[in-house]
Amino acid sequence: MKLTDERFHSISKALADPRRFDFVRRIGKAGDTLACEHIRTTCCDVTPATLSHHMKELETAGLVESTREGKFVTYRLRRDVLQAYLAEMAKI
Amino acid sequence: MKLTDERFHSISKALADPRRFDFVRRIGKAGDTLACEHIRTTCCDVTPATLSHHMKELETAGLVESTREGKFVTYRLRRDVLQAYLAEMAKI
DNA sequence: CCATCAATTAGATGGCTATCGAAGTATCTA
DNA sequence: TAGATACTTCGATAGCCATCTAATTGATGG
Repeated sequence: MKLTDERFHSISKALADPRRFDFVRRIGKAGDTLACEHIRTTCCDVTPATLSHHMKELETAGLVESTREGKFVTYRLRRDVLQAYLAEMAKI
Repeated sequence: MKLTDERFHSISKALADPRRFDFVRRIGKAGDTLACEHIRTTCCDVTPATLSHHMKELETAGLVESTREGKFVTYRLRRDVLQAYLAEMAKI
């Protein structure tokens, strides 16, 4: 899997925010999927608007994908994208 | 080698800037050390002030170390720090 | 329908930072 | 010692972005 420079950079930016990094890590630890509601209720002091903004950034970067089921949204980590990112970093 | 959360975050931020990432990659490709002057003269449109600013960020993050010899400064990539960073990332 | 809940979007704001020009410091050389 | 060169520091500015509140969309249940 090959990442464009633009995508690589958007991933770097996405992971450079501590809150977003925490979200990504949580989703990764969750095994398969993690509910947006779960993040919202267990994360310290984040408004729904801010959470939505961050998750959109992560999705635009391609690091996560979202699924809506009725009112609820769940996220899944794109491990293939993460691996491609790390592989590119390792070339340094 | 263990990175503190603060250091990990500063590395993330340092690598999230495309110009800094380019500098790090150049230094890495250079094998051992790379002269500041070389970067300054071969990099497209960067003032000495801006270059100095970025290299300071990279050095503060611990990604590079600098050595001064007379007028000249050379940089060396801290591969141990980079590896520790990648190892932490891979835990996601 | 109406109320409630989940999530998104819109709009505003404050803080951070990449960037530059100008001035400063240190070194080398003629 | 005077001028040139390499880099740093200072001060200012412009643009980006994390964050919030408020309003909106969409779904569920009474």
